[in-house]
Amino acid sequence: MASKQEGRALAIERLTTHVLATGLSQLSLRQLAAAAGISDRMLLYYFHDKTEVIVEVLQHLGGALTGELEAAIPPTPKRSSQAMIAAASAMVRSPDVQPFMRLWIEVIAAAARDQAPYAQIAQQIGAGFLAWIEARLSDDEPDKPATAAMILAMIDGLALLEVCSDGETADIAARRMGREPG
Amino acid sequence: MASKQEGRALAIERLTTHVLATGLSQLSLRQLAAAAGISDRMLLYYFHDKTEVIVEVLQHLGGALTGELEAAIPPTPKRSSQAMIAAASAMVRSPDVQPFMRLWIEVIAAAARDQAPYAQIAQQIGAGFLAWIEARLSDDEPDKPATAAMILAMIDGLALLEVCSDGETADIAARRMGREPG
DNA sequence: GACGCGATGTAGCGCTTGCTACATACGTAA
DNA sequence: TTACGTATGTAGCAAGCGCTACATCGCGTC
Repeated sequence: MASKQEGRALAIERLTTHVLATGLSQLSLRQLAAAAGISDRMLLYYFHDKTEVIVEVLQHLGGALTGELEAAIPPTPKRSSQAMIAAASAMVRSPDVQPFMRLWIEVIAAAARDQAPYAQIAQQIGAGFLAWIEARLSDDEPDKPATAAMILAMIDGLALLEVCSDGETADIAARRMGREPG
Repeated sequence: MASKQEGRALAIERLTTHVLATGLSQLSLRQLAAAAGISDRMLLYYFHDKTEVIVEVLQHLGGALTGELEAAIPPTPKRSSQAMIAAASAMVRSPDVQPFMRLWIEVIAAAARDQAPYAQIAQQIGAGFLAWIEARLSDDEPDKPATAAMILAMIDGLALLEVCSDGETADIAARRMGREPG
């Protein structure tokens, strides 16, 4: 018999992968349990609630992403806004990051309807993104918070565009963003 | 007894309002029927399917939006990319259009998971947006399709930002987009 | 060996889901 | 008046939902 903590941790680990792959829309307890390789009974033994499962999984996922982003675009050297737009828009459309962006869109869609607990999670992750961008902008940039917010909007928009158009259109938009002037 | 066509049209009318207000997440037949003021039995008499209900409602909603957009930003005079960004980002965040953008995010989130029929609808509406933007760009603009795609990404991104941050951040980002250079 | 306690299985509750079968009203045509 | 087709109500199905009650298993302690 594994301990409760061990089982819980393993479940989170496995569910992180599963949620990233399948999204938020089909998250019943039984499906989650199957993905974690346990019974729904055990899932509710490890976690108080379906909501608690989701919160933990999304937080774990946020942590994993943070690491990946740090590695993908290091905090130094600092970048001009143009360079940052180019780097971020390329990264956000890479196969590694794309699944997360899809999930990110789903979280925001749920948050837009005030579905607990997504609203709070969306704010958390959004703030993390903003900080991540701002930390990579050169100190020469005027009004870094505004520029960071603009860049975040741009890369989120690119992710949306990728879904609602053919991939080429998103490609074109990304390149166009890299050019002067906006 | 109203005719089938009349009942159907009235249901679409009422459901359009309802879906715009409450989103895609809670769309059970019984809830839809209640919103339309009829029984679920009648809803499935008017429509073949739950899917058909949703498709019709979203298409009707797309039509309504098209009209509103035409009025909000007339096709003439033509605009520079900067002016178009400013106009579109202001419009997209107006109280009239905001509910639609929230719904738009939800449709894309569903489309990202290939949930029928959202993938197709998202493509349709996305193409409409692109055409709408492009038609308002000055002929002096080089590479209008790319610019239109960029602007669409920007305003979609603004809508996301509005959900995952406080309203002020989206405000700042919108203003920053209006400045040179990107 | 008896006991206690954490870990796990089985079964099922009450509810919602999309959808259907059947019966009934009602207006019109013969 | 009868017959028929369209319109509508009532009831219910099988499946899935989140969650819980209860029994059981197996290990450590006395």
